[in-house]
Amino acid sequence: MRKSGSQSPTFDKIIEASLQLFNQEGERVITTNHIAERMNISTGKLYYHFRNKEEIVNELYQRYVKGMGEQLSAAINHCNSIEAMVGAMEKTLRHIWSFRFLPQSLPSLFCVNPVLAENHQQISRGQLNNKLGQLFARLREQGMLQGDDSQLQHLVQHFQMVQTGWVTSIRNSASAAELERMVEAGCRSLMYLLSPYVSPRFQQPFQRACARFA
Amino acid sequence: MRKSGSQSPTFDKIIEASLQLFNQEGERVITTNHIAERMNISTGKLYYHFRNKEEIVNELYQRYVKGMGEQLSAAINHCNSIEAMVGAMEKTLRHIWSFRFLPQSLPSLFCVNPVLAENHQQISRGQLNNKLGQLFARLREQGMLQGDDSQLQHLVQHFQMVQTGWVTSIRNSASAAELERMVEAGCRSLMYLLSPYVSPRFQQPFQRACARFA
Amino acid sequence: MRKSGSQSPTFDKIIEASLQLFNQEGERVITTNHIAERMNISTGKLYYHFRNKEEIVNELYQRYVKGMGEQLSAAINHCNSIEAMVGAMEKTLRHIWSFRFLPQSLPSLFCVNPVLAENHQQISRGQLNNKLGQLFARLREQGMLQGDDSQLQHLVQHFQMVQTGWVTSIRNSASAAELERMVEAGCRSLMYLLSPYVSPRFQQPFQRACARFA
Amino acid sequence: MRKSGSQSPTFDKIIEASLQLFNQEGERVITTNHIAERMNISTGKLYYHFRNKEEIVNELYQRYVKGMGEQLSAAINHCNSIEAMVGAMEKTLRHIWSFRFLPQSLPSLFCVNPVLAENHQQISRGQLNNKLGQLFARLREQGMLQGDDSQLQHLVQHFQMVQTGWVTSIRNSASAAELERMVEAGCRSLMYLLSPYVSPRFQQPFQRACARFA
DNA sequence: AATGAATGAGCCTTCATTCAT
DNA sequence: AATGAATGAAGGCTCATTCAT
Repeated sequence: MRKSGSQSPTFDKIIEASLQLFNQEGERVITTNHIAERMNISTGKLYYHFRNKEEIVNELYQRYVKGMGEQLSAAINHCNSIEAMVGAMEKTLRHIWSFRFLPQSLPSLFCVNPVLAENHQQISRGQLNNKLGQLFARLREQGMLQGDDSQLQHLVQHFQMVQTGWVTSIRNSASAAELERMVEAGCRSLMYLLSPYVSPRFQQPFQRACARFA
Repeated sequence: MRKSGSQSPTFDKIIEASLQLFNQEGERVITTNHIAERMNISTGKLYYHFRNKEEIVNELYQRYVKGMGEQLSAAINHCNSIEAMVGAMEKTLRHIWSFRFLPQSLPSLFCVNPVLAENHQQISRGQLNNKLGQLFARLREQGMLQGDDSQLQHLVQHFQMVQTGWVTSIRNSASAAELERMVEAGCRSLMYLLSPYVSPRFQQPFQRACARFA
Repeated sequence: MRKSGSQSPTFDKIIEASLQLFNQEGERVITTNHIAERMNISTGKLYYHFRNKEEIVNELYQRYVKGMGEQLSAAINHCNSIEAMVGAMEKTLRHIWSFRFLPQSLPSLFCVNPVLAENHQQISRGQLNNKLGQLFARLREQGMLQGDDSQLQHLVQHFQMVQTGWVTSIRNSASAAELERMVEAGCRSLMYLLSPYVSPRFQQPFQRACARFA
Repeated sequence: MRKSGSQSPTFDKIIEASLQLFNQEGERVITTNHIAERMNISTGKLYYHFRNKEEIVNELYQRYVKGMGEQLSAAINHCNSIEAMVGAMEKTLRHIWSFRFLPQSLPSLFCVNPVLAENHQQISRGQLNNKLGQLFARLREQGMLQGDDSQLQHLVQHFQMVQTGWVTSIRNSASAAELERMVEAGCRSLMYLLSPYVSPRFQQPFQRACARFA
């Protein structure tokens, strides 16, 4: 996979327009022509910057993973309070939302885009998984979470699955207000998932944080 | 949506061939031509039995939901032991696996097949959700599970999301042996999810059941 | 071309249903399946009675021509008064209307149905033309019409073209009331066409007959 | 309806090839594939310039109407002599001939192409009708024609119907020589139609013009 | 006579991609 | 860098017609 990153202003604009359209209408129904049309550029220009549609998707995938990684890293470094955790969670959900076409399309893309399948197996299931594992480990070190290794390992998986399940359950056409409510609901859902593993002495602040979303 | 059910042997054979191909290759890349070719029938024959590909997918969706509903109903009626529960879980995972293209394709199908989107919102998110809720409520009545209403409600959601996440994470080309391992892993994962809500006096048999999958 | 005529009740029912559908929706968009469906019979049954769609159209054409011929013959035999003429005209228009798909579809059918093309050239342009010519000749004998041979010959052509033009200009979905108005308008139009050739001494009754449609 | 007019050389070539094929073989049997094949271009190219066959037909209709309108306008401006009138008539017939598939296919197209139905009702039955009415009115002003308003109105209708009837009666495969004879016959036919309304003092030049076609 | 499932050629159309300019 | 016309494989689907029963 090519290294992610903006190569030129046009490159970025294509990526952004694609993301918008993919999120709105679904990657499956958006053609390269749609993207070019929406941007008022020629198809030729689009194909000058990307060899094909796959490459656009792959680049978006890279950006998605990079963003997730950054947020997890930040969370790892600032996981000293329940509030910080909740804040991180919310940010993560928003990030997923801003790439919502991906969780929706990835499984169906794998049969068409083997590069992506390969990447997902290694990167996401590797890198992101790891980081989330580290985060939970750190939280255990700090006494916020408890549980044995295999419990936390499963928690990592479940956490990711619930994130994905969350974004998949929202209508693409949700309004800003609806989104806010959904983000709150998503945070609540994730907190319920963590709740059994929150240490007794952190239960109070945790419940208080939960209340914020009630 | 038309009522599900076999209308004729050919109808059923088309459904079965489609399911097989969808599961193997991904619904997105399988065309009606592929299905007809694989079955050695004319496209006309296929279109005599189904107005279009959508109708095939919809019929498969109906069958999927019907099967899930039946299994949940059965589980509700025989939820007297941990073993029974685990058995039900395993059956459910196998059923999902046998329709694995659906959890993978549903999100991307919604932007193309509005009937399906509508149905999913009502049927799955309604009927199946309800049944799973009933099952957990019953388990609580019997003292196997504990937790307040909202905890169990979230457990329902998480349970479904983990099921979906599980099937999505398996390679379509998994061998029979691999599948067996994956089913075990899936059961284990779901048990970890339930574990915090298992009543203390059922923890022992629960852990024993877990051990079966270790 | 096969001799026209009812061969069996089913034969007739197919013809009638076809006529109805052709008139309503246009022969071009009505398939043999439509006809069978509308009649609640199998396609097989339809094809037992007619070798193909062409044969249905041809049979309808035969009936159309036969009806026109009969009406012209009747007119020839009762052309003693202006009123009789006008009545005949009206009947003719109604008959054309009841086969209105034909004037609309004939030209486009010729490139697909050579039998029809051949027949039309000979039958219509022959038989009907002749009869209308006879009628006008008879009217001239009786002193109602005047004009030389070539004038009357052209009148024959124009008369037919105006009939065709008339039916083509009406919406297929015209209501019964609209139809009545259109028939009146059609009669008026044809009378205007004849008017210059009506003998002076018949002008008064002719104008009176015209007034009926004013 | 899109404004008529050449958008590009290819656009025009497609239109011309389509017109030729439609006229030769009948619009009903000519598919977009035929057109592309005949032109030795890819179907994609054709669909790059026209969204579908309908659009090609509509464009041809626009050109047909535009041409008719121009010829009628010219006739209105130069209707000072019988000869000019006859010349205009002949030009009109040739124009209709060059779009002969249209009068043949329009009625059967209406049930398939609602845009065309709508347009025909308004444009042809409106615009062209009007112009022809103006022409006859002008001829009456100049003393060449006589007749009351409703007579001339009907004359307009009949004139158009006879034009249509004329072109419909010619074999598509007519040779150049045959065409010449048919054009003459058509002019003669139209003159017979007008003849009763030609003022007495113009009868002589009118008959002389007629003789040209005898 | 009738059924209705089956055929298959072929239509319309899309769309990722290329390429001359 | 960019244009936008062009390609062509392939997809979805129709429909007149056949045929085993």
